Amino acid sequence: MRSMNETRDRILDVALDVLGENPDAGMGDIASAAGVVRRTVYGHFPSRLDLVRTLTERAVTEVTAVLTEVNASDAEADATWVEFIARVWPVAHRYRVLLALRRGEYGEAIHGLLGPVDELLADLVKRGQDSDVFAQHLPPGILSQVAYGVVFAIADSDLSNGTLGARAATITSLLMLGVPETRAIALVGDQP
Amino acid sequence: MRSMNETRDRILDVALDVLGENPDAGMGDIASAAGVVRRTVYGHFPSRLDLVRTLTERAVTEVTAVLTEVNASDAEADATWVEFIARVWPVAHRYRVLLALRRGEYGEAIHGLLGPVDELLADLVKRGQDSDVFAQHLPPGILSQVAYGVVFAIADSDLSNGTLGARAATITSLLMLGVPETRAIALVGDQP
DNA sequence: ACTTCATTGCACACTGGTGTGCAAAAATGG
DNA sequence: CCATTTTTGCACACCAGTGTGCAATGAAGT
Repeated sequence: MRSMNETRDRILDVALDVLGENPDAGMGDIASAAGVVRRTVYGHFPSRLDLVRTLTERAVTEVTAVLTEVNASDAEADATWVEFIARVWPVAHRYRVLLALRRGEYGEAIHGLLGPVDELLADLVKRGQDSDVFAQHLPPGILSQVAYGVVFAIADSDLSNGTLGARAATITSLLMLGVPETRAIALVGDQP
Repeated sequence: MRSMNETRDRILDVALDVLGENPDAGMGDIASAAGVVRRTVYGHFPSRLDLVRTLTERAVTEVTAVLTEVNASDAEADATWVEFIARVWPVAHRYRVLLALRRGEYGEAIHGLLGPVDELLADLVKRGQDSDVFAQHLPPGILSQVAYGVVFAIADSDLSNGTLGARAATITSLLMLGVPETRAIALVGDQP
């Protein structure tokens, strides 16, 4: 038999797709899309919340991995940020549904799991501010939230397809971090 | 008798509050909050969609009014933008729920009504780009969407209370429009 | 073949919301 | 006090989704 974990993983993958299209999709929709019966989904995830929670944990794991990795380099904060966005972009796009699910019903659960990511991001932004690479018009905790909020928002918008989205997200977030336009464009490259 | 319009208006006002707190609130919640019975709400708005549509129309009217007014002045585009954000901020905060409602079920209706606003905004951004006040890292249609998207996002976030939110939204949006940091801070003022 | 375990296919109870119908009650204005 | 209009208080039908129980089916593994 397909070792149960295979099915479980496929349900998770498909759920991300289906919910990405329509955050209000039900367990039935997910089940059909996974080529499985609704009852089977409940066999793996006792409730809808369990499913969403697992999805969120996955996202947190992946983002954290990227974030700690790019943080390991000793490059300037703005270069690190560019690297971060470039590598986190596919992840952000894949898990964009969490942005919509953050409201209403699951908001608290998701918000809780996102804590570690928030901290790491704030650290990175603070490092940039301390070395005068980022502006200090806002405290690091808030600035980091706004900056990665806009990245997720763009990943969730119509621009998310094609190269334009990633480029827009990178440049825009750099600018709002206070990086001068010339420097921002230099960092991203002219025809990325 | 309370002329029916009074009740109707109060329902609309309260609906904005209630939905602002919880976008998934039902007609019952709105009715109670308005000190009225559910049946009465249906007397004024045949369906939930009617309610939301009316709310959206209100928002569009108010935003359009502000936008055309500030556009009438012959100030530079960046100064106009600052004026716009300052005056639209309470409106954005008040109607922040539409950001959440834009997804799922009512998305299309809302999106449709927002057309005129999108155009006016794109015009303003284009004017700024043509006079080299705004950067041209993104086409005006997209840049305007992203910029006012971030304003609404901040209005919808925890920062929305206090002066901080408005300031953060203004400076942040200026920066992402490509206005240099020094100029942005000068425009906003040091202790606004 | 035999056992094991995931999956299926129903049936079911439950919840929570929407929208309607209609008669009774209450407020209002003349 | 009368006429008008709004509001109320139920009733109802309806829908869509969640979560459970259980016996039957099917596919592996040994």
